[in-house]
Amino acid sequence: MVPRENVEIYCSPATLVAMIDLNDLRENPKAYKKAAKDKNLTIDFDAFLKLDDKRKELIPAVEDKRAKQNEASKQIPNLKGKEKEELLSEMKVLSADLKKAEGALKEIEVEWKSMQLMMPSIPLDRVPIGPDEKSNTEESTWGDMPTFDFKPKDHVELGESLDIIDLPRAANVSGSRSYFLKGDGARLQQAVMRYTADHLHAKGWTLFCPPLMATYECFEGTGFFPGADENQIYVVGGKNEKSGEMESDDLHLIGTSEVTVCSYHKGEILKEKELPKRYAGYSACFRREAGTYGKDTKGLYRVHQFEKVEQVVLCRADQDEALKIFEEMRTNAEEVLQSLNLPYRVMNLSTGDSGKSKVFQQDIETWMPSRDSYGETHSCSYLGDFQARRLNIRYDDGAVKKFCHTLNNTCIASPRILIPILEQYQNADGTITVPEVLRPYMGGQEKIGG
RNA sequence: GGAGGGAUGGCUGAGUGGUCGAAAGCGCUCGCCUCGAAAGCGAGUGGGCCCGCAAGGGUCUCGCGGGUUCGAAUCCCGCUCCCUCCGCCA
Repeated sequence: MVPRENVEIYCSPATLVAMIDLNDLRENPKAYKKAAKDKNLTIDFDAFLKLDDKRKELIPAVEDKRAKQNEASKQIPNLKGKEKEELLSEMKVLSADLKKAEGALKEIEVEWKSMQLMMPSIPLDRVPIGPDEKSNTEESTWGDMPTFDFKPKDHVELGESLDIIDLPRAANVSGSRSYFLKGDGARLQQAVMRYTADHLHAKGWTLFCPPLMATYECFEGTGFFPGADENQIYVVGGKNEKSGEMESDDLHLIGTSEVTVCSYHKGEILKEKELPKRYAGYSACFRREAGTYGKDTKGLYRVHQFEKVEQVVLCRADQDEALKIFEEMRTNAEEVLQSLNLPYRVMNLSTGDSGKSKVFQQDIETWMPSRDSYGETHSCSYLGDFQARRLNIRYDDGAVKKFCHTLNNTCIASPRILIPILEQYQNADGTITVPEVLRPYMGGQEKIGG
């Protein structure tokens, strides 16, 4: 693993690609300063621009020295005697000189790249401006709130009485925020995942079972690293055979298949006619949930491990097209919720509540009776060329190579989605009616329990 | 885990210190030929960065990082990945 201890902001050693559109930033720094401010980021753009100038100043000097050296290298084999000796000693001086200049340039470029890694996407005008989730706005709602003519139970009571969820034993085995799904609980989760995967498959999306572990570079490329998300991610390692010490590999458990599915085309130049790529990543996801102690501690809401079908799209660098796909992805998710008859609302996330990578983000929140509120179940994001730049994914439009635009949206995530399903489909006798669309995936079974 | 062999352009593959960004072939693009196609012939054909309105010029790039050298695809060190055989294994 690449040592990171002594580096304030780690840069992957990958090719030095501009993480943001530098020409745009140079011409229009105000837009970036505003975006950073609205997203609660502290970035010294003026210092960056100075660094950028410095870099551009050093490059010609370095290249000039190299050009001289290359020129001399062509001559040296043809020279003899004194002439050759003279040029050689001249080149020794130049070579030492060049090494110094290269060192200085490299130092600047590392800092130059580190700063770019912290810079945000510029949000759309329609994104509400505000510091946190309180500034989010409601876009739409769907469905009727469930009513019960008996005292409804929450999903934990239901799950335990039906013996389909076991939390106490899970705590013994895996600690807090873990769960066993058992019997029809396990079958229900598989049904809902399969149902959703088939829904996307029928619309021509390509299903992926991606790697569940990925390198730092993939997390950096998709915009999760560096930054606050780093402490959400489990690092994988093992015992060093020689020293006996525990050490980490350069592998991390994915918190979403977006990390690996989006990185699938890392470094590639795609054909324009093959775009958009509509990918559905079906995977387990892992989150440490550090810093959330005491929050959502009950039940299946906030857990360390869950399963998700994630929509990931790479499309042309065309905002109108991308926003159409955004609607398409959100609609796909809404169709699944509607077919399950689960009420939900769509929220526009404010600048402060959506990450630095996001150009536009909407969350879908599904009604959860036991919480007496909506709970986030889906997150739909348009990231412009933010990820494609970091991952260096381009397409050839016939004339020039352009960075793709990327989008992603949850299509379903379980067990969180089991909360509204169990709670809304419960009956007075404590049984659960299996939602009609899921029955084919449970061998026609209509009821859990009883 | 043991033993060996590799990594070069879109692909195959040559190249073991200097005019090598890299032979040759394939593919692709354009043109000629043709009623049209194939074949044949001719030309072209990676990407990043810097300067420039452009034309163009410079520079970097032969898995990654470092070293030796005036000069590295080529030599040395470390790393990653891939392949073959043996062992183990879901």
